[in-house]
Amino acid sequence: MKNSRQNTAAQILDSLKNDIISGEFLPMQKLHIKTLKEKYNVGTSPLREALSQLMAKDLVVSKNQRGFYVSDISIEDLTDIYQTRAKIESLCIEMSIDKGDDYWEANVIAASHRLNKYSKQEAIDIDEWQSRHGEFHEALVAGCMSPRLFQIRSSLIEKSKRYRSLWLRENVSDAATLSINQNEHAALMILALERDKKAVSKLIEEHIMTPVEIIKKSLSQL
Amino acid sequence: MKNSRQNTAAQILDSLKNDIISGEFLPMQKLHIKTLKEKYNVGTSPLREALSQLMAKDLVVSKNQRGFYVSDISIEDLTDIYQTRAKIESLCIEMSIDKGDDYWEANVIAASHRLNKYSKQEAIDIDEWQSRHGEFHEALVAGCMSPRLFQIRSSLIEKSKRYRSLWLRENVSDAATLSINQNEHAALMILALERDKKAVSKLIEEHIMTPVEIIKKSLSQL
DNA sequence: TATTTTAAAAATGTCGACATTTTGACATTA
DNA sequence: TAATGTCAAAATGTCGACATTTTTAAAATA
Repeated sequence: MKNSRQNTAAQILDSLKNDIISGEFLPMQKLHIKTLKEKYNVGTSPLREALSQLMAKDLVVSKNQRGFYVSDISIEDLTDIYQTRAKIESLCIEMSIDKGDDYWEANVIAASHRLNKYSKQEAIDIDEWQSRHGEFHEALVAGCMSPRLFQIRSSLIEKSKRYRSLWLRENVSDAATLSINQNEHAALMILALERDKKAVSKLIEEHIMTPVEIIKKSLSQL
Repeated sequence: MKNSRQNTAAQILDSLKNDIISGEFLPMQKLHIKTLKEKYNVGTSPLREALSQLMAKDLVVSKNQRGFYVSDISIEDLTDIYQTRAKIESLCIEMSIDKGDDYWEANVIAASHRLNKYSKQEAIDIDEWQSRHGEFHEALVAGCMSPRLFQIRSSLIEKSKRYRSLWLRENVSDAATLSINQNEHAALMILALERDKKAVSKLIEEHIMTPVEIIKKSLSQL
């Protein structure tokens, strides 16, 4: 029963990360070693190693002799995260347009179709929609071919998801209203296929910044 | 003697990181726990926590039951790192140009002057020159005002320094020849002050990519 | 000789224990 | 009441020990 290809820290890392991103652990919340050990059924060392990795990713902070805490959020950080994310996404797409081949185009069209069809459905499962939405944006940037830039993109998405999760907790009902702006998605696809870098850049930055004001409001009420 | 404001992991983190970036620990080199414990005078847990943080920063990798290793380098990664770094730097400067005020301008001029004066000296200490060089580029991007983007920039610089360090080890003598291209620096300053985003972007990307071919050569000989 | 087997040595990852520090509850003082 | 002090309870960070696994080196086999 002691076998596994991964060590214990690696095994719990994703769960722990998700529990932070999903908002199960709230910003500034203390992460008690004892509680976490019980929750994830691990010992001190692997747990602290996992927390150390999340520290390096800015999801967790530690104060000496005072333990670990979920890192704080703020309106300034919200804005900065989304703005940076917008710039990076724009960069990725521009590079995609420069380098993307027929297969990239085809995948964009396919992903757009999947998202579009689902958006027009009657009963929309928000998880499924988010999945297709994410895949469409990923298809757009997939031509960029820079592992490091993708990595940067992913880490920013992770961080922005934290804010989105917190907002979702407060507004479960009309979650779908957040960004089911199918017109923008269609426009993004068309402009990308036309290789109109300037126009795509402008539109994608606006698209990504859309939820910021809504989340800001919900955030400032806490 | 047990007092300190930081915990042990945090205390050794910078040393460990620098020893990797400076190339004292070579790519793929095994990082023996026992050896490191003796070198940094720490116990197992803090050491492993520091290594965990470096794992999250892609400077270290671990294989289960086979320990930690300095992460590998490659020509593909070299290119990707520098290209990404060039794009990010360009983005930072463009934002600086959008937002920079009189103080930003003044600091750019000052940093440029310090670098320029030193570059014309007889005996150039490479460390001092690198310091002034780094400060000049930092002054250029300082107007951007995005903590997250700065963070991304820093982590890319760290990673690119690893490649530069390895190159320096092989070519200590004419190290100064690498990038003492004072004309480009002067041009960067002038274009930035003229707020010519397009021209600065183009030049900074070229400027950053300059050493890539040289390092590539030196790397492919290993 | 070259390959496989075997056993000893070394190293890793995890746990529990403990010294030190922080926290929280209660009593004391102003 | 509010502020300060006291002290037990709780939590943290570090260490050493140990079960497992990997590595190394020598012996056995083909």
